[in-house]
Amino acid sequence: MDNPLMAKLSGFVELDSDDHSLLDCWCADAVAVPAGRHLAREGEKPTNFCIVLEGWACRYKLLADGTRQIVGLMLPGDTCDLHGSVLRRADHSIVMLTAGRVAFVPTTIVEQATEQRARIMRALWWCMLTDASIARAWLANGGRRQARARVGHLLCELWVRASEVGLTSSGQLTMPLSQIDLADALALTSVHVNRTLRRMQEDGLVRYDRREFTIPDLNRLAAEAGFDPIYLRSGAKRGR
Amino acid sequence: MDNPLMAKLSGFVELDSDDHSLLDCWCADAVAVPAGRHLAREGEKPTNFCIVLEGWACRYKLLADGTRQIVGLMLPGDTCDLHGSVLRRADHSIVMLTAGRVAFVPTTIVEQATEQRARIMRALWWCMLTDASIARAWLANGGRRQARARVGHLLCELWVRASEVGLTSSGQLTMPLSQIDLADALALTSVHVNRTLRRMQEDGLVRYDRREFTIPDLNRLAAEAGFDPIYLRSGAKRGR
DNA sequence: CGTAATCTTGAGTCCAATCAACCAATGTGG
DNA sequence: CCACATTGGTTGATTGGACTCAAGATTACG
Repeated sequence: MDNPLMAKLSGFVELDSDDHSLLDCWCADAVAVPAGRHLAREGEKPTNFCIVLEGWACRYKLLADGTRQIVGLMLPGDTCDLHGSVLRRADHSIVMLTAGRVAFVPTTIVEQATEQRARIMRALWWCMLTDASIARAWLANGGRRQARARVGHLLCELWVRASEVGLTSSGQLTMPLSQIDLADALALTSVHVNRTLRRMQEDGLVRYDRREFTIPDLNRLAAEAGFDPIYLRSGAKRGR
Repeated sequence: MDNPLMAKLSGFVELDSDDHSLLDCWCADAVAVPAGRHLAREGEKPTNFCIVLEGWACRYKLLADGTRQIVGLMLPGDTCDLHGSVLRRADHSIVMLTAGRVAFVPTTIVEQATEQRARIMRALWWCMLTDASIARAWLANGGRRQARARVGHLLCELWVRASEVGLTSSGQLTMPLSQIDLADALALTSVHVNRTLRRMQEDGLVRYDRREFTIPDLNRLAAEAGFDPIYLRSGAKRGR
């Protein structure tokens, strides 16, 4: 399993060698991108289907007062959905949070595949459903929980998602998000994120030094944050 | 255009008579359902694809402390996405907010169609993307705006969506949501929704009596609430 | 017509925002 | 290599918007 997209899709459908080579082909021309590079911009018609192979990116919306609301996070193996193939203009922007590698596949190419390759279409469909699930989970998380639980919930989610693509080495997760980014995702201020994280560390719920995060007891954090990984749908195939 | 689902899908793709008859067939056995009837329950495997033909429904999650967070609203013509066909368990529940009529189509039937009918698959794909867009818009709305703008934003969205399916007669919208429902969708308390609505009425932004809403000047409300209907993607077909 | 649900209004409280420093780490150019 | 700028992290004091609690008015409904 040489790339995280295949790993992700294989978790859901059984891909044959043809499927593999198609995905290989899509990812063949991946290019290095720096942090801050936009993969899509609100209001523009997207022409590429983007596959994040290395690095983290986020979807965000700019509000009238200039504040940024992050509405989704993309880890290696994640794709930006197929808005481009059916929609005129993106309703949000996507930007790299770290440097990384991204494959840009013309939407026309992807469209062809979805018409001929049922399995791949199915797998991409599943990716979109998962994205939508995550958005709903964020709605519930942001809505009625307070800061401590919100922060905990997001950390649990990122921990699980990062683990699935092999980003947690020896129980550690290098967190590419600054506290400002976390704040924009959680709809809190960075000041409050800072205080909250600090207290959670004092209580032994998390540990962090620089950007190295550890969750000593995922179950305890999950319990306190009301986190249930069902919405991530990991390993749907195996679950059948 | 005899049913709101066809109206909705026709706004995006050109359906031929075969497509029409298939959708007709799906909706043929629609049944009347009372307010409070669940169409899906969190944790259960959904076996039906539901089409709301009359009435309003909502997707919601119950949080640990018993509070309800509404994560989506469904109007006539809206469908619950195809979670059932690919997922084990629903991550949220769906319940009727009013009495209405709903078609329950076994997911196996829908799956067949998506493999053979490219247009219908494409249209349903588009529905899912729109749902996801709305979820993201709600995230941005809930995140950093205050109550007045949040309420205004939701009212704008509902106004536009209701108009599209012909639910605003003579500039009025019969709002099936109680202030409690609105509060659960906006992540506010019903007390605060009440106060906010009252002040917006005093300022002439909205008018309501019982459940009859009027928006005297949609542009003004939209401007104050930072509402941009781009995320609703209405009339994508015509926009090409 | 009576009971329950919803709406309305008021008073007091609290969580998170704001405002304002200061520190640490990183990076840049002379 | 070091002044300097920039970004991110940390902490304190104050403010404010939304929640909570509570009670009464109105509406919906069997």
